[in-house]
Amino acid sequence: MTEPGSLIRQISGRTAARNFHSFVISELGTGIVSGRYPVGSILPNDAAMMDQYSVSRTVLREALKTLEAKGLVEARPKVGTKVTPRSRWNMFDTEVLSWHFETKSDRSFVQNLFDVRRSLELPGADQAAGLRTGEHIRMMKYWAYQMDLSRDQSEAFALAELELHRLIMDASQNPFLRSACSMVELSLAVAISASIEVVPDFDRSEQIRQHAALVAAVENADSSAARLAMAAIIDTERDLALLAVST
Amino acid sequence: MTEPGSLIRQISGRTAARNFHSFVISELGTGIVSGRYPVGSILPNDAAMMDQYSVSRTVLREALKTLEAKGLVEARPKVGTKVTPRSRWNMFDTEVLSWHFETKSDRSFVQNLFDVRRSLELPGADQAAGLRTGEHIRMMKYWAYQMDLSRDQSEAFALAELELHRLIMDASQNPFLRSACSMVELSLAVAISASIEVVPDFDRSEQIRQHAALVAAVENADSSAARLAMAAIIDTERDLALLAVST
DNA sequence: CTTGACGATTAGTCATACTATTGCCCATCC
DNA sequence: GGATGGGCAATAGTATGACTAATCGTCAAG
Repeated sequence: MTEPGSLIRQISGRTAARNFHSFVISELGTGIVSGRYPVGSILPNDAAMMDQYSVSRTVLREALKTLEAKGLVEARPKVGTKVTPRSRWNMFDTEVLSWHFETKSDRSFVQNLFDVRRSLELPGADQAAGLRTGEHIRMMKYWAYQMDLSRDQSEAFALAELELHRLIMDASQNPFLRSACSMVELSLAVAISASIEVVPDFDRSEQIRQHAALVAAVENADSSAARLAMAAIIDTERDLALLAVST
Repeated sequence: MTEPGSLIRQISGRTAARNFHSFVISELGTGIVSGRYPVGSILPNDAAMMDQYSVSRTVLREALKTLEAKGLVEARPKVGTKVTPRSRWNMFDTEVLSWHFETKSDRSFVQNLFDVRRSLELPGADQAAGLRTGEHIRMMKYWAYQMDLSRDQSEAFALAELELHRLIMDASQNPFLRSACSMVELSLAVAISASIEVVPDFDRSEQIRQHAALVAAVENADSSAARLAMAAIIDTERDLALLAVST
């Protein structure tokens, strides 16, 4: 379904659609997240949607099953398929996040996103500093170098940075943190798209230095330095992301 | 699919199975999480599984679609349906968590779980103290009272506590935190099942006091006190949960 | 006013046939 | 000998039509 890094690639506008499923899923998904299908409302019944999207009932039902798995809808005989309250949506799901990304997000959404990212990545960096292996360090240095090389290509830069952050979470040995990288991905996507739209020639030198400091701290097993470096990184990117929604 | 509070009710052993889907889904889900279907391996093909679980291809495929939506498997023509690496699993999904709960978890898993819970609930309590409404406070007091009333019935106690924690996350106004309550639910389920198995007559007075302190701090808009109260609660429960895996 | 049965609506399930994708093998060509 | 490309076969993807089961709303009986 959704490939790693797809959210970041999405800022270039490519939508994939490998099969009929993914088309219907993303149509309905964005429709729900954007509020075109309001919370609590009933989706059109099977026949109507089959007609609307020109797909068979098989495809439609498997798409709805996917949305149900992500907590967006709930189906019951006789009543129909209802959009569930937002509190039941799985906000850590990559696709759900990407649908949020598509429907232009407001200031408080970006703020909340970075708050959560901070809550997860600071402990992640902390743990990583204590548990990282030599291989982790080697790969971190590789991706830090790739960030430097692609300092003038936003998308490649973000993909390299994402890999680096994933390595941190990997090194933390906490499967929950590793799984939460979808959140990091979204925040990088938002920050990058903001920089493209508002400050096209944004200077990445500061970010590169901050990441170098992070890798160094993790290598030296200095937990508190790793926390600080990570905090600096997130602050920088949050400010960048907020530029796009405040102007 | 999975109802709110189902994880906690699960400690009583009820498995629901409202329809054929849910049966196949949980069979395959637990099979994957437990490692009976190892990461990277290919599941039996459609025909074989239709036979194995005595369901039609429709049901089987919709079940696989659900697992795919949760990141557990990935299907491709000619190659089959493969179990994806753990890092792609959506660990914040209620059902995925419940499958982890069923396959007896080890010490580090419990530790990681509570680490993440702490990372999310402390900021949640902090924010809630600043943003809570009168209605939030009223409901929090109600559930705190319910905890007191059900101090001798583990399941009811846990359900009341869960509602209270949900209210905190609600009050924080951060949709990501609210969505992460599945994690809180799992940690409560683990702690409760631990207390039942290891300390059947566990005294809940301390927990009740701690929650009263939390509600008071939130009512007084005292962020740092709310953080402290929440930290105390989580520590108490973590220690309780660890009893079950260390003895 | 309450209760219970019935009917209509909607999702759930089944069976079968066909299509599209793609890994693998082998023949072909540099 | 190694790279290249075409075709076979296995597997998931899609389509269709029929039937089943659950349940909401209504209305009549008590």
